[in-house]
Amino acid sequence: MKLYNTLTRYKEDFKPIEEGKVKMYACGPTVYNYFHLGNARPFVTFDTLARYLEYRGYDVTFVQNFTDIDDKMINRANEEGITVEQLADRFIKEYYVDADGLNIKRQTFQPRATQSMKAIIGLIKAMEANGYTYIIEGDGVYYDVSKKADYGKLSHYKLDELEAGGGERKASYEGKKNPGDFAVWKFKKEGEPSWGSPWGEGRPGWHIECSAMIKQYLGDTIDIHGGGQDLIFPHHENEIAQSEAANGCTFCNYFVHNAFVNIDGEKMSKSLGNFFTIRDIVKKYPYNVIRFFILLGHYRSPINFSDELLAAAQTSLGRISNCVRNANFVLSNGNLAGDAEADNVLEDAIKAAGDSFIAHMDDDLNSADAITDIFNLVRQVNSSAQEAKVSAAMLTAARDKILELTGVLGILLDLEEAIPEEITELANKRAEAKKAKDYALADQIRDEIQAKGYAVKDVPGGFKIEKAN
RNA sequence: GGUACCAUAGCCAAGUGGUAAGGCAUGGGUCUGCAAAACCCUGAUCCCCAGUUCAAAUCUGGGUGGUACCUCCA
Repeated sequence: MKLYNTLTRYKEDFKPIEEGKVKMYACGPTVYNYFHLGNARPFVTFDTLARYLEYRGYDVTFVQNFTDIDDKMINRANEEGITVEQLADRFIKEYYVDADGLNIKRQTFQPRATQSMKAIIGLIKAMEANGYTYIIEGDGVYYDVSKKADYGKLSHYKLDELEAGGGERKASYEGKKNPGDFAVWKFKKEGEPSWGSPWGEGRPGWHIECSAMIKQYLGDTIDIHGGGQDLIFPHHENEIAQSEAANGCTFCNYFVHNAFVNIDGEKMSKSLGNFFTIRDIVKKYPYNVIRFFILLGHYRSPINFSDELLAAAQTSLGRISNCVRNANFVLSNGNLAGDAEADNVLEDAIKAAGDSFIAHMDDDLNSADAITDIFNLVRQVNSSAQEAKVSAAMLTAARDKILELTGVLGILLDLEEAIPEEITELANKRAEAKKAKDYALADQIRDEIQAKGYAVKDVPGGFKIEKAN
């Protein structure tokens, strides 16, 4: 598989450190609020990457953290008059509601920063022992970026350029040796939660938790590190700096970054206030549509968000669900011929879709093209099911292939649900009315069924009932 | 000021040297009492200019337009 590596800015063949095994980490949410569509994109992207690697036979250890201590957490907790811990507990619970809805698999480990203090302190100690840190009295323990020769290798920023540029930027240089230096440990301020450390009471800096949790759960060198493009600098750059300073070896081989979700061509972000939480969107569009929508574009291309685009995605996804439902209906009702030639055509389509799906996903996780492969199979399945010349076994295999491939992408389909007896009876009455050519009555009953939230549709040999959306 | 990315049909979106996937929408058709679904048909000289090449949406140079990062941000 090829992955675009931010470190080198090339698509590279993915080679894990240990054959057959993948160690990957993705930056998780800061749990002070519901997460929005922009936040959801990396969750879905890296969940899909993990699912795909597993599909290809890798044994994947995947860590995604919860950031449960930082300025935003403290401020929000104060506003609400609760502790930071209570706030975190609440929004971790809420995270799971949306994450489960989006069919994001639970990662192997989901550590919380506040529960990783030993690892954090251990990492700072190691950096200190190696001479990378210094203390600013009354402020915190800082990392000295000038001590690391290759600082900037991820973002490809040069230290002197960082200093020179920025326009509006007002960096606080006070006490720092270099403008790019950053706190790894912040000394306690009044009213803030704190933990004991060799340097005094305080709390971890922003970047240190990821470095520490990675070391604790995955080791000194990992295969893949993921996150949004805005984390390239400074967050991931500083993670590299810290971990390599402490561990003395390469931190991570492949950095993978997703592009943003835009609204009217502008980045969706909390500071611009143009964001939509998943919780809000799901009132109108189901979770599986949201996930499908995210995967409809390549992860390194920006995607635009709008109501119309979600609506189109919903119709589009419905096409796949319809196909599987149709296949199921035909399998349970139809008498399929089992014509060898028809089977061959469908078999070819199954194979082509499967092979092409893998080729596309192997090419830097091109889910957009992979979905196209599913649609191409869908068309053939619809045709085959309609003609009813294929064998039940082949149609079943085709249907299962669709389920398999959508499953790799974590896309859940809307399949049969139990139909209440009352509805079935009404549908039977309508069928009788139709037989008696009393179409007025038939249509009236259909409306009645519609009003109860179901749709009855005539198909060759009878009718079928579906839940209306 | 520095650093990246992007510009493909009405809309969304792949393709990144050999004369343009897929989805949504539109129009026509098949099927149907009607409808739904499905199937078939329908649509792009790939932002502009110049260059390289037998061959460019795809490479190079120059424009124009847009976005992001350099500060909390996925």
